[in-house]
Amino acid sequence: MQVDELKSRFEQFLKQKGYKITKGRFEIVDKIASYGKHFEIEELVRWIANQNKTVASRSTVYRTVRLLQDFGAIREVIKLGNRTIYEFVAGKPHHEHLICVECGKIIEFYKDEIEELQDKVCEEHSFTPLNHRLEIFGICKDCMEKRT
Amino acid sequence: MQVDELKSRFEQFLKQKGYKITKGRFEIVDKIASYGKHFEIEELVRWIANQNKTVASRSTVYRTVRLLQDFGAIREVIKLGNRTIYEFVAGKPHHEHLICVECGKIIEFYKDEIEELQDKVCEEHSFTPLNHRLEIFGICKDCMEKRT
DNA sequence: TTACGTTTGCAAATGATATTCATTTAGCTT
DNA sequence: AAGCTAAATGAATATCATTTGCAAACGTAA
Ligand SMILES: [Mn+2]
Ligand SMILES: [Mn+2]
Ligand SMILES: [Zn+2]
Ligand SMILES: [Zn+2]
Repeated sequence: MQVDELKSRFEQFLKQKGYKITKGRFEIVDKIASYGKHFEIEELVRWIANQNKTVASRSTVYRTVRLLQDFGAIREVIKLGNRTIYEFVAGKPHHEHLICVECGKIIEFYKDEIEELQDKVCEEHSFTPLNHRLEIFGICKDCMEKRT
Repeated sequence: MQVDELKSRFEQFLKQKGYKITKGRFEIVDKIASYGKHFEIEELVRWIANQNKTVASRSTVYRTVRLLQDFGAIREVIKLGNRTIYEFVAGKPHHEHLICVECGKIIEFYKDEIEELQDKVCEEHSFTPLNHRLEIFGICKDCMEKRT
C-alpha cells in the first residue's frame, strides 16, 4: 500500500514547514485515502464521525484538508453552486471531469491534446499556469435513456 | 446598441415563463450590461446601490441574476475559493479564462480545438454536454516580471 | 522535565446566498 | 377605469459552508 509512503512524505512536508506530527492529521489522511470517492468536506466530517473512536473534530478536518491541498494530495475538482467537491489525488494521474447534473454521477477523463493546447494558450499569453480545472456539465447516458 | 434587443428578448423569455415585466429587472439588466467587467454579485449590489435613485434591493439582484442565468445572458465563469465570478455573455462569443492568482487579472481565450476535443470526449462517454468551464490558474506576465 | 510554540475542540463569527412574509405591483378581467 | 389575483419586492431572518478566537492539551527539542 502506498498510503504509508504518502504519510511519510506528508510527515516530511509538515516537519519542513515547522508543523507538528499529530494523531488527528494522520487519522484524517487515512480516512480520506480509504474513502475512495470524490467527497465534500461535510460529507467527510459526517463519515469520520460515524466511525467509532475517532479523533478529529470538524475544525481539524477543515484545517487538515487545507494542509493536504498545499501538500498536493487533495484537489478541488468540482465547484457546483455552493458545493465544493474534492478528490484525493495522491498517486493518481491528472484528469478532468464530466458531471451529470441530473444524478450527480462523475466521470473522469484525460485528453493529452487538451492539456497541450492549454499549454499553448498559456504560452501565447506569457501566462505561467499553476493548475487548472475543466468541468463539463451535462446528462449522463443512463439519465438520458431514462428520459424517454 | 444591442441592449434593447437583449431586453426585448428577455421580455419574451419572461412572458413565456409566465413571469412579469418589472422595472427592477430591467434596471438590473441595464446595470449589468453597462458594468462591462466580470463581476461578483456583492460587488454588483454595492455598485448598483451607489448609483442614485436606484430601485433594486439585494434580494432582487440575486433573484434577477438567477433569471438571467436561466435566460442565458449571464454565466458563472470563475469559481475561486468561496467566490463566484459572473460574466455578462449576451452576444459575446464563448470563451474560457486564465486567472492570475497574484493580481486577479482575468484573461480570456478561445481554442476551437479544445472545444472539439471536449465534444469528442463526451461522445466517447455517451454524455450530453450542456455547458462547461475551463479555468486555468497561474501567474500573469506582469506579476511574473515583478517577481524578479 | 521543562518550556514554548502549535494544535485542537468548541462556540461563535463570517460571508454568500436563500427564504419568509407582509406589502406592493403587473397584467388580466370585468 | 376599477378590481382581482398571482407574482414580485424589500427587509429581516435563516441557512450553509467555512473560518476564527480562545483556553486547554499536546509535540518537540533542549
Ligand atoms: Mn476525479
Ligand atoms: Mn470572460
Ligand atoms: Zn446521470
Ligand atoms: Zn497577475
